[in-house]
Amino acid sequence: MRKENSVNLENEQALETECPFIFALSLMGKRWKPAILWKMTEGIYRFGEMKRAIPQISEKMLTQHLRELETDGLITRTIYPEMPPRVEYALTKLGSSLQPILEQLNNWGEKAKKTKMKK
Amino acid sequence: MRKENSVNLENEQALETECPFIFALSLMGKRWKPAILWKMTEGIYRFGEMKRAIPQISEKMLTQHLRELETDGLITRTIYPEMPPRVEYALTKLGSSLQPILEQLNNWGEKAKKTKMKK
DNA sequence: TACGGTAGTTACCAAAAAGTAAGTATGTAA
DNA sequence: TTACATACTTACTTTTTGGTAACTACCGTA
Repeated sequence: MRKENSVNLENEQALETECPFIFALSLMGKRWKPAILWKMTEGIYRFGEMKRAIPQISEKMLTQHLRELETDGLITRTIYPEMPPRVEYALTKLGSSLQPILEQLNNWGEKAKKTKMKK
Repeated sequence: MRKENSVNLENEQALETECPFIFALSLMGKRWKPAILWKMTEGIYRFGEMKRAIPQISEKMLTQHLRELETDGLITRTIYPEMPPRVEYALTKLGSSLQPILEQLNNWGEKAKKTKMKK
């Protein structure tokens, strides 16, 4: 849980408010989120499928990140009232629109890695 | 200081290693780094100038982030042996090459903010 | 000899993020 | 009645990040 007041939190919020770029990072830049989004560009995933696709993630973190991505409008969550339960996750329009940027940053990352290794 | 072993650290490193995108985020996606890089696209900055340009940042965090950006090859640090001392920071070629991507993510962030506000 | 200006460094503490492990709910099928 | 499958929750602990405030080093000048 978060405290309601702290310089730390105030700074974070101020940055997110005044800079759309930092706001963007707050939506998709945390630990497992890029991996989740990346996988989802391939199509629809169920909870268990995603878990198997990213084996190191814990169920807690997977749930948490999926919920945040949903709240932030990047993915949809569809519950099928069956037994055993089925829940499917898919990218929204907004989520899909991230894809080309992810790819560019991915390319930049490869370049940066090479630059760093040369030294 | 970091521990030398923890699942947390291992996960982070595994993700950075296998995904250039997450690696890219590790270079430019932490708290004040986007703000610093953003400012620097305008030109060369001295330590004190940057401090005044981003008033909420503490000296400790500014130093720390500048050093990491330097280590990662995104900026250069030039010391002029004068008194009082003068140190100038500027983007490297690699750092500059981030600029168009920053702008795109920035635009995406604005779009995302609007999407979120509608609800 | 104390003071100003620049660019830091350091020790310590608070807050946030991430991980672990055990537990929940539901219906079906053995 | 016990186990299975799926999709989570929850309480608790560890690890990491960020903030605060005081201190350092250097030289010129008053």
